[in-house]
Amino acid sequence: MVRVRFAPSPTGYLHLGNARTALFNYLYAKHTGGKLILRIEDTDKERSKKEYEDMLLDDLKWLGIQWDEGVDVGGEHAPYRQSERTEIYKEYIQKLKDSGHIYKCFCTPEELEAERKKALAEGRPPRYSGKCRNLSQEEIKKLEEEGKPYVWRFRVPDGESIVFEDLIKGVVEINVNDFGDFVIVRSDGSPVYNFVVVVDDALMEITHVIRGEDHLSNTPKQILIYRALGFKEPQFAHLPIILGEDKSKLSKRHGAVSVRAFREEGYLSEAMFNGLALLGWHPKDDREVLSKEELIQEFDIKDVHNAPAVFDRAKLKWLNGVYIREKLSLEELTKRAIPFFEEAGYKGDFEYYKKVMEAIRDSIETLKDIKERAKPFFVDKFEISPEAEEVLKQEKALDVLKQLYKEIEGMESITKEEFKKITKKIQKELGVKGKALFMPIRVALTGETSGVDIAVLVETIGVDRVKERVKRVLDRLG
RNA sequence: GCCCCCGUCGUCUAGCCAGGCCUAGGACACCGGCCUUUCACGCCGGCGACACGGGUUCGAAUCCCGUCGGGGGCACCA
Repeated sequence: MVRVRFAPSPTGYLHLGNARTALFNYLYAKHTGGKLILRIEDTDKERSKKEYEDMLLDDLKWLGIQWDEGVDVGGEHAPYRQSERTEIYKEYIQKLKDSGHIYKCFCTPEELEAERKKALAEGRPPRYSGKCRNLSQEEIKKLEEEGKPYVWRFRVPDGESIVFEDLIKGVVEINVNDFGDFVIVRSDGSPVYNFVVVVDDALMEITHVIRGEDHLSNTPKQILIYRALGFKEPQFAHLPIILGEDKSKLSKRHGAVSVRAFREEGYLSEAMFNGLALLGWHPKDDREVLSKEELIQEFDIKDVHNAPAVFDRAKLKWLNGVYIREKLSLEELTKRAIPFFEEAGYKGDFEYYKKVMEAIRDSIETLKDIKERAKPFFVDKFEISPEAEEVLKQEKALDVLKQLYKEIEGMESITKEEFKKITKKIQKELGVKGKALFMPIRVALTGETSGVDIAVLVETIGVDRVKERVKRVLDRLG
């Protein structure tokens, strides 16, 4: 049984890169009939916050990623929050002490920093020198009596090459001499990431560690710990990282990069799910629009592209448009749109919103576009744009409006069909058609030269508001 | 500096492992046209890439070597 995990640290919003990692883990678990475990890595007490954890969970759920075991659902390997697993870590730290895999190091951060700088300046790799590695019992005793703080370091075997097969990268070989003896326990007694991640993954019986490529160089250290503790090593799969426009690792510098931000920008979770899946992976055929079920069906970790990918905002936007106009039912789409109507200050009941959505769904790409596109359905007193003003100066523009007003003046209601008949009639009587006919009406009704279908607008806002708007223009110009 | 990963249209990618089916396929974006009495949607078409240099081979985007370029890592962060 495949068991994978997503293990974010609650130090901020859910970043797109992490979201994709979570998604690939989810997809792989579902594809193989395995389980997804959600673990919170909050060993960094400085930066971890419970609010962030809540946000993370919320964003994950919104995206449509469900986990089988984890912080809020529990499971047989609970607890799933690292800050609650300290007793467990103590036990395994003790094992490493007993087996002699770790030793006390009394070097101060200042000493280490100086050492690092010196190494860099001399062109040597900045690694720990191993100064405290062979301290005698007396020396240790003396330093302890002086009350000097110490950390525990892992005794890295000299010259050994760690080879592992990465499901995405292939065979990776790293010589342990590239890094020095690394810290396992901080001076405050808390264990460090590289150690706890191994203990947790092993105890939670994780079979496949699927994570970002930035963890690739940590892997040999972790493998060393797996071996020291006698744990079975999982399979590793390192996902290429996601880049910004400038080809550096995607970060806040590149604008909105959190799932939350896209959600607030009016992206649909289905489109995000689909779009994220396509970042570094794609199906055997040429399909681009795939449902969650199809993605689960098709996904395989082996098909993940191994080069880093620049995040394609334009394509995500297009995809979102596809979901808005084709994939969701009008009912569902309207439900999701309500907050955006409200935010824009457009008041109406559900049925009215629904009519508006039906009219504009073909021409918007995010729900935030509602503000612009739905304006004529809600705002009666609007400014007329400069280009629109030009339209009104055209020959026969006012005649069209006068004629239209005359036709609808006595009407109590109007349908699309009736409106079309009227425009037909005006066309015959005045000899104008196409833009010359529709543009003046559009401008009078919306103040803009482009927008929704006029007939639909007319039917939706009703004849009285049409009269009012046409009259306003006529009073001013005619 | 050292280690690791990567390099196909502007972008996401197919093809590479098992060399010929590739005058390199799809998608986004962009440009043009069609449909439409308006606006969109849609449809059709165009532009556009194997980083470079050596090999191996009858034949290389695909295999090998080198160069260049990009990225990641080298913490008492995760």
